[in-house]
Amino acid sequence: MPHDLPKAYDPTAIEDRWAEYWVRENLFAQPTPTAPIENQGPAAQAFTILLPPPNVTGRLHMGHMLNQTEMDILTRWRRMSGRRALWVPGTDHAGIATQMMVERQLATEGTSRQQLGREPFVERVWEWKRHYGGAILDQMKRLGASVDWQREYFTMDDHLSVAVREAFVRLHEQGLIYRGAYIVNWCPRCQTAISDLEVVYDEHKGHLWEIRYPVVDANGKDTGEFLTVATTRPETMLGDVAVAIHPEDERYLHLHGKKLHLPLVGREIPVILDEWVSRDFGTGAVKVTPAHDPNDFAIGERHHLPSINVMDDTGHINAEGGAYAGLDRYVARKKIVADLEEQGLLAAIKDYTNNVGHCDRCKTVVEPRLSTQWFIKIQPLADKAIAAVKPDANGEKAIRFTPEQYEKTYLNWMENIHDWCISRQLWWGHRIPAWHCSTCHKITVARVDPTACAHCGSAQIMQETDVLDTWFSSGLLPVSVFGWPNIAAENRGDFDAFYPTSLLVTGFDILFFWVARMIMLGCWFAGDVPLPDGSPRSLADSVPFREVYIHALVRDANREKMSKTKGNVLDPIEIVKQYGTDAVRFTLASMASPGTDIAFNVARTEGYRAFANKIWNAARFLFMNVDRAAEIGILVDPAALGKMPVVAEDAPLEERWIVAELHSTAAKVNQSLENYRYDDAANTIYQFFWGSFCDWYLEIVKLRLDFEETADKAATKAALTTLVAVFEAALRLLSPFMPFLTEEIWHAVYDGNPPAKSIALTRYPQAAEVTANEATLAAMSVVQSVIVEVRALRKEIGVEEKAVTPIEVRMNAGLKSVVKSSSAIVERLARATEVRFTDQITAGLSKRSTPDFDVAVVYERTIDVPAERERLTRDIAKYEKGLAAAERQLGNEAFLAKAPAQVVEGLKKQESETRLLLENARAALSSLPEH
RNA sequence: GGGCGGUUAGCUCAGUUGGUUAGAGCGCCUGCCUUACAAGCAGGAAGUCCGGGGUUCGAGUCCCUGACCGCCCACCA
Repeated sequence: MPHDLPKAYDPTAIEDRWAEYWVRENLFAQPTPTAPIENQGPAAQAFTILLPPPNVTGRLHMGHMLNQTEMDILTRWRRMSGRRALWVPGTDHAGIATQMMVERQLATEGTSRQQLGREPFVERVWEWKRHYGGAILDQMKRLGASVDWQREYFTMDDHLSVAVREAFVRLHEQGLIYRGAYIVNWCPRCQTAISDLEVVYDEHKGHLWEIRYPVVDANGKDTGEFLTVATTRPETMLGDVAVAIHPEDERYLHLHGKKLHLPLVGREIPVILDEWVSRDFGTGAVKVTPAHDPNDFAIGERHHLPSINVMDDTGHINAEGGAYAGLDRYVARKKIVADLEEQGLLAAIKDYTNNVGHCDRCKTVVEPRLSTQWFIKIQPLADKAIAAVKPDANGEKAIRFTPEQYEKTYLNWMENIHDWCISRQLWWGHRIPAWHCSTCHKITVARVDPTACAHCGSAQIMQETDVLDTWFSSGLLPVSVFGWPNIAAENRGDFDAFYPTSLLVTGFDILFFWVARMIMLGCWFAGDVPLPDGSPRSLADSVPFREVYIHALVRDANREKMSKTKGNVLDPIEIVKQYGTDAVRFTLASMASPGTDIAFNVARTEGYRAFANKIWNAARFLFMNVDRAAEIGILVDPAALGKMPVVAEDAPLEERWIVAELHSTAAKVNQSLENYRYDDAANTIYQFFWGSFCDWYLEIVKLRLDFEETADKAATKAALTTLVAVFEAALRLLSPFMPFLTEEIWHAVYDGNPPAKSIALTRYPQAAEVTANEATLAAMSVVQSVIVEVRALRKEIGVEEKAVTPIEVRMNAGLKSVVKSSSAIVERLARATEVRFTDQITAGLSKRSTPDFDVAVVYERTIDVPAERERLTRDIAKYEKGLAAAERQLGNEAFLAKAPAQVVEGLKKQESETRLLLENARAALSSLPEH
């Protein structure tokens, strides 16, 4: 049997197969266009999207899955809408993270990176990458991401490294890269500088130590007076070069110009005046340690003080620390405090809570420390990056953020940006293309490895050992993946077709790390690439992406942030195994309301697995009927499928209705996706499939699926055709959300002979104008409410589920003709033997009233009088309240004068309807038998 | 210290520019194995829209204010 689907939906039985098929068949490959895209009409316009490259060390988590689900939905939708869709995958070399991973591995082998040496270590990391680096992308394949695997990149690939080098050299040529000794955040564990962004602050309950510095006279003798300073890091006193007081602080002004005796060290240091000092914090006197604090460094600059670095790369006190040399910074702290106390120089220890910076990667407490690093002078790049996001003179924004609020966050950061420290003292990464000359000590920066110093010609040159911040290379991706900097006439096809990319979908956690850097670097470098016709490129065409969609955080069911330490991390692969990828994707989509975090609840996923099962069974029902029809020679013409179904004006109500619903569903879904309302789109489809298609249409269509010899074959065929056509279109509508299920069923619909290799390559349903939609929807709505009222009434008066009865209906002539022509539907769905139209419901029957009609079930009622009394009383109260509110409004002249006519009319109608319902309910209550 | 977001049914969330009597899923209650589906069908209960004030004919929606929760940035030793 060709249409034979297993009885129950089992995602594990289908998903792996299709995931593999999509990759094997290269279905989503997007080759370089051979002709300019502008010449191919707007339909072929590219939709380009870059996958935020996961770290090679990464394991897929819910955040990735949300991110990928959103991108995949949009990419599949755009592709099916005829756009030249390209989604580029890749991975990031993730400098520190990967180096750490391999270092840890080496440690278990009893060795270390230092013992191995630089080159063998780097080779070892490559080996690790080749072995484990693809794991996360393999997981991604399993999730059905419709990316172009042929374009998969790694940020250290040769062609991307060329871009990194070119970018560095060019910035250097432009005078935007400099090297110097500044205070940077130093991680003693990673033994590298890290940028401000890589420092995370944690509240820490510590102390404020107050230390007495003896005041000495001109001969260096103690005067007996002290100046007391306060510090949270006493060990840095070893590097103190001054004590600063506020210029107007009369407590200490007399000490200005005097010298202090630096305890434990013996150095004499000056008392200086600086506005920066806050008189009410601590003691009002600040020890100045330019080599270990950014503010102190600034004071040092202002007062031309020396900087004394007292710590080495590992956070141990160095030779400058005299007796404390070699001690770990915290051991030194303890000892220093003890020694001070012993000497009577410790004035106080106060409890103090402050924010302590930790290394984002390894959580080690960061040490602000003077060191020589490479920086980018960022302001010129930031200026462009600001202009790209702010509205221009015409109010147009080159880059649009969704949700809009992130635009403000972004601008706020960009407008207060500091120079970017791009050097890292790591071994894994892009090595800085700079050579130090040991003869003239100048630096040579070059595109091609130099053999001699560019300044003095000496061959005694050594390449810089630092590598670049990982984000430097990933910040270049939008240009580099499409071939920059090699944009020559014959090989600029990718760049012209796909740059700027259309959209970036990512989390706010990398807004500054990555999004901001891409905007700066993209605008800067793409701006120099002329358009294909040779004309200069505007800022709007230089941006790396035209839109940014920032998604929410996936939390656990209790809204807690998922974290390993809390143990509440949900492994998407585990949940996928349990419920199927489609159900998990649908869960994420249906909850992905912009700007709101997602509290991931598997109960929801369970519900969507049920939804998938529902569709599965609808398919089985369909195929069962198609097969039965085939037996008597009724075949659905495949030409009727694959498009938006339309029906004849004289088609049965349910056919006209379901087609109208399909069109309006398609319209809503397209609109929602346009606005990144994945939740609305998903809910709309859910509602259509389950509510309209299954609950109503399928039940009604059963009336028409008559395969007896006596059947009207043409009518049966028409019904069957609409059924299959609507279902097939609905599958396409659902396909971006549930690609596996829809692929499986879609192939079955075509019975092994599909018009394309995949449903993903068919056209997305687009709504067309459907005549008489309104009338059709209204007619169906009356039929539905008659059925619903009868069902409720039957329940209320205790009609057995299986029993069938006549019903009485009182309604106006117009509605009567509608319901009359659909009486078979009412009879079937309301379990009526007969629909009796009447001008007056037979006395004694329980009836239900709506503004449009009264309906009653002809049945000897076994009514639960108290329950009925309660219900009616409740209804009456509700109606009375509604009526009073309406009357109050309508009695308000200001309302009548100012509210739009439409609103007033609506209220009047509501008032009269409510009055009617109220009267009916009162009558029903009084007709209840006394108790 | 600066900025931002949130508070709507038991739970998780929608609610477009103010407009008639506030919605969904899950959960809950009742009755049904009605041959596509019990992962189902049908019916039902359930909300002082965080508090207070204001604007308006009309406020869940706009303004002010307070409370609570959360996030980002800055980093005064």
